[in-house]
Amino acid sequence: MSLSGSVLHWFRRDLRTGDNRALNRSISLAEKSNLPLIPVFFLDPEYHNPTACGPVRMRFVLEAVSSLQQSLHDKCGSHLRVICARPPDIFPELVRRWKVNTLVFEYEYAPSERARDEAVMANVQGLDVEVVREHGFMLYNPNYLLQNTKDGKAPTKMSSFFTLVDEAGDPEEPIEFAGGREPELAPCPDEVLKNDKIDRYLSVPNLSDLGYENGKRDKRWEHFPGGEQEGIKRMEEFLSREGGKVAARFSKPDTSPAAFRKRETTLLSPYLALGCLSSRMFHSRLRELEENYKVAEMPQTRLWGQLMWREHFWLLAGTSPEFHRMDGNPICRRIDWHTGKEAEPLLKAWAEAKTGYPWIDALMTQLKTEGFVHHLGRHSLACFLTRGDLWVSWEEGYKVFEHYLIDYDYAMNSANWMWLSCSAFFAMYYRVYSPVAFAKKWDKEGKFIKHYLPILRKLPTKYIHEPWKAPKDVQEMAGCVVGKDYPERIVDHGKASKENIARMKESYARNEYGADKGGHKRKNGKAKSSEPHAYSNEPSSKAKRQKRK
DNA sequence: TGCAAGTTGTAGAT
DNA sequence: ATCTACAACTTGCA
Repeated sequence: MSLSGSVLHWFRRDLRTGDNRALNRSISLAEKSNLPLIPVFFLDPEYHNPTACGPVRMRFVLEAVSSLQQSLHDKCGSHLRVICARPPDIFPELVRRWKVNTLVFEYEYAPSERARDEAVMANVQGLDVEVVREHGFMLYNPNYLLQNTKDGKAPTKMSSFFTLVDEAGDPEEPIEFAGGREPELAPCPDEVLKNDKIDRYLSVPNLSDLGYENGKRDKRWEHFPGGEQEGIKRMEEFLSREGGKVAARFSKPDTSPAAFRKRETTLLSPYLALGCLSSRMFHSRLRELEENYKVAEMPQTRLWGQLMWREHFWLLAGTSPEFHRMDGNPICRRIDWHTGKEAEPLLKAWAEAKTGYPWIDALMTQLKTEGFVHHLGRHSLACFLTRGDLWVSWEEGYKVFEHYLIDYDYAMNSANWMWLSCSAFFAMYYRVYSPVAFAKKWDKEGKFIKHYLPILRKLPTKYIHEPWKAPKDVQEMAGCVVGKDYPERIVDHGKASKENIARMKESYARNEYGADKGGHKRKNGKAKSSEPHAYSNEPSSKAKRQKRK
């Protein structure tokens, strides 16, 4: 049996079967032309390696891919092929071997992913393959939201974004998985793949195959099992807590960054970031719930608003150049942060959880072992590294978060680092998180700190947030001598934050932005950029409208 | 041009 | 628990 053609579905940040527009498109194209549908996922050596991606996220990805492979097998007898290669390198070969007529995938909007997709499309040009792309990661087709702006520019203010959403109405409802119905999808004949060098990648590799040292299961990683079923299960579980009251009354600033056992937030971000959970499905279930309950006034702080932050920041990230760094970024203030050699020891202490501030070090330990930190915990970490204490460039912190966070997301990571470092969105630089006061507010007894930093376990609660204040004999009794068992404070927060507020004042007075050429002062308005943005290659006629009730 | 608001500050007083 | 001073930013709207 020989292959006369095929439809290739390329899974990326859409690791699910439900409400997957690109996948349904693949299925209908395959059914229409009676061709086999071949689903693939790539483990790209450039990204899926121990240097670029922490083990906790890598494990989540592998689990999500395994789970997807199982689902596709059970639902329609299809076999997801996991290929270890750089997509631009391998695609021409795949297209030839599998006689691919159509290549289908979901849009991605971050610069490196856009560049990769462009390279793939360039490399298969001339091979007689049609490339079909679908929007699906965001709630709305971004072009539709942009259509409703005055100047085609995404707003930088949440309140303005809410106006856009108001005019747009609710996003489209989630759609059902289209596979598994009659006629069954034609499976790709095995003979075609025999002796194929791609054959050896039919099963999902484990961590050690990918060069990770500790390939064994670690109990600390059990917080986030990857996969679509798990994501949906967790969503339903959260939405049904106390008959829906918890979700309806949810107010982000009231949830605790120190709740490490009985968490108060949804913990769904990893599932949303990798597409195990569809944002439209979550949105639709939330709307249902909000109709039955009186919800809080504040749209930004309630659960629905959390999805809107994601939407808002992605709309901005996709239309704004260099969103993930200062240079060339028109909305990011130019601030003379410590970088390179100057930043090195400070960055190192922060990243290795050795700042001498238990709250900060505990949060960093949580990040590294679990790949997740509560939003307010991220605030503490980010403020401390940048404008609060260490004056290190937010881009350095960005990279550390990118490495360790399971829910790493280009737009959210960029926007939040700019926010916390007062580089964009937020300007009240004199409001500084104290690593002691903020910790006392949420972790009065020091339980969170002791959980992540066992060396401090015997220290009296009185000194848990400030071990350097404990008398020498108390430190010795607790087996935790500052400077020996636990690091000295890297800075005096009181002094450092005052100095840094003054530095921020100077930076603000200079009024320079990342896109300004050196020394050039901006008079008024935003720097203009005419570069094509991530959404500009898509005709807006595809935008759909569904008025909210 | 003036004024209000900005998802989630702190320290100290009441 | 709720207030006020701290020192004072930007954006959006009237």
